[in-house]
Amino acid sequence: MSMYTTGEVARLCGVTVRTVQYYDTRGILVPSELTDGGRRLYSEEDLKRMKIICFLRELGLPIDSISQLLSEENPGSVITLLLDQQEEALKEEIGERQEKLDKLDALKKEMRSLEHFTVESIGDIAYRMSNKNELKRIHRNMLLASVPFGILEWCGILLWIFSGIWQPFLLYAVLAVPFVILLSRYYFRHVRFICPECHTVFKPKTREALFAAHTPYTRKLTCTACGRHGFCVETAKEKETETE
Amino acid sequence: MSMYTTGEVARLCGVTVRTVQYYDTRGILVPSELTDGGRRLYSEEDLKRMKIICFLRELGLPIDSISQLLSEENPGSVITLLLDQQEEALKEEIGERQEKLDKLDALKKEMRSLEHFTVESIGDIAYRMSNKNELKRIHRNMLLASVPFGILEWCGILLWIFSGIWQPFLLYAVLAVPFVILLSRYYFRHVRFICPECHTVFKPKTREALFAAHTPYTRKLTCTACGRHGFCVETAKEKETETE
DNA sequence: TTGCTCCTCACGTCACGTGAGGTGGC
DNA sequence: TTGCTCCTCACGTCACGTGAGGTGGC
Repeated sequence: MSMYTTGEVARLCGVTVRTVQYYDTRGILVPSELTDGGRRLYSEEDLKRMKIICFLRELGLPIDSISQLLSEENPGSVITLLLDQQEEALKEEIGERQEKLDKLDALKKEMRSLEHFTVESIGDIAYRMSNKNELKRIHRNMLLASVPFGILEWCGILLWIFSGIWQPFLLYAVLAVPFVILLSRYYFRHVRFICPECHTVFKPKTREALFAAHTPYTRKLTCTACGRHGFCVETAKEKETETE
Repeated sequence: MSMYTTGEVARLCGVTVRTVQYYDTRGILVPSELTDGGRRLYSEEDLKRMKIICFLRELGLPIDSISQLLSEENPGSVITLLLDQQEEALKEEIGERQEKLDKLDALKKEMRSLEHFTVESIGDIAYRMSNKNELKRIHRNMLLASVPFGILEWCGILLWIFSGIWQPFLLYAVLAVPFVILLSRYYFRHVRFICPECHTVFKPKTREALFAAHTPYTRKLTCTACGRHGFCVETAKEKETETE
């Protein structure tokens, strides 16, 4: 009967000699013979077992599981369980990495919109990203509140123009002032701004914020921490983590 | 200035105390003060740094890279490189896991077609899976060779029926015998069978194989190794790895 | 005799987790 | 004074990789 050396087994299975030796010490593939000089000799049976081990390792199964499976009396039930578990584990690992990829892409995108990059701006981006959903919620709420009011406005205008009925528009005009005040109040209570100079998340003075120049996501404000005046990025107020 | 203890930093960053301590020993976040009793005290600055570290760790960046990035004079160029590398690494890791998932599914499918499962049958399946592409190639070659011959046959038949010209069909009939012989020869030279009893990959005797009962992927043969007679699964001949 | 293969330690990987045993700080 | 938090070792994780220094076998 032909026997295989460590190196031959390794080559036939596409692994390193070290791996074959390691499987011996782990007791998962013990050579069926040793030479007088202490060299490992593997039988045809051993080689077959090694191929099975390597195949299962290629699926990512841990050595202990393989060991358990190979010494099981009725492996049919065990392997189904193991494979299902492994499938779940792999899917989860893919999910984790996909999540990281998504975060990474978001970071890259945010970085591109920055004129000057410093390490601290990573912190700002991280803060904004973690509160992104909250900010979206605030924007959505404001939009939802505005929609019926906008409808009221247009109905009023159209009625006035085409039917000469001006009372609905008067109603709108009267309601508009408190509505805008309430909406602004809601907005500035739930929103914060990040100073690009000192990276503090601050709540601006309402009077200044109300009339400040702004773009969709930034506003020209004076930082309450460092006093810098310039465009600051909008973010949501952090919730629950810190007490004010 | 307010200072944070290890536990506070940990809580605010969503990690364990051990992690904060570990980052100290790694030198990536050294507390800016120590109490007389040897307790770590972190400043506001430290906390911000920790949040940046945690964010970058959530992307899967190794601590050494983060450390390098944070001590870089112009981090803008470095981070782009790091993020791109990390993106590649994550995609590769997803690819690997997807490959494992595919193998796993293939194994499950093969297992379902087995009536009696033993550990050794994993080896058979592994062998078949690694030679699957080779087997497909053989099948495709045979199909490609058969197509023109089939066309010749039908042309011959149709000409004979509708035009009374019988010579093409005669040509086909004459050529059919050597064609089938050559095709069978090709097939049995490149194909092997796996004995479900002793799990040996064997080449059956041509005479027996030619007339054996068979299904699309199995054939009723006598194993040349253990002598068992029964259905054996078809696979491709292994190439280059072993010498015959 | 000379390469080549194989042997056994033994440390390193990576980012912490998990005790053990002791102590600071409100 | 009493919990609670924090401290420092020190080992473990997982499947090997990577030398170092020595030896078997054709």
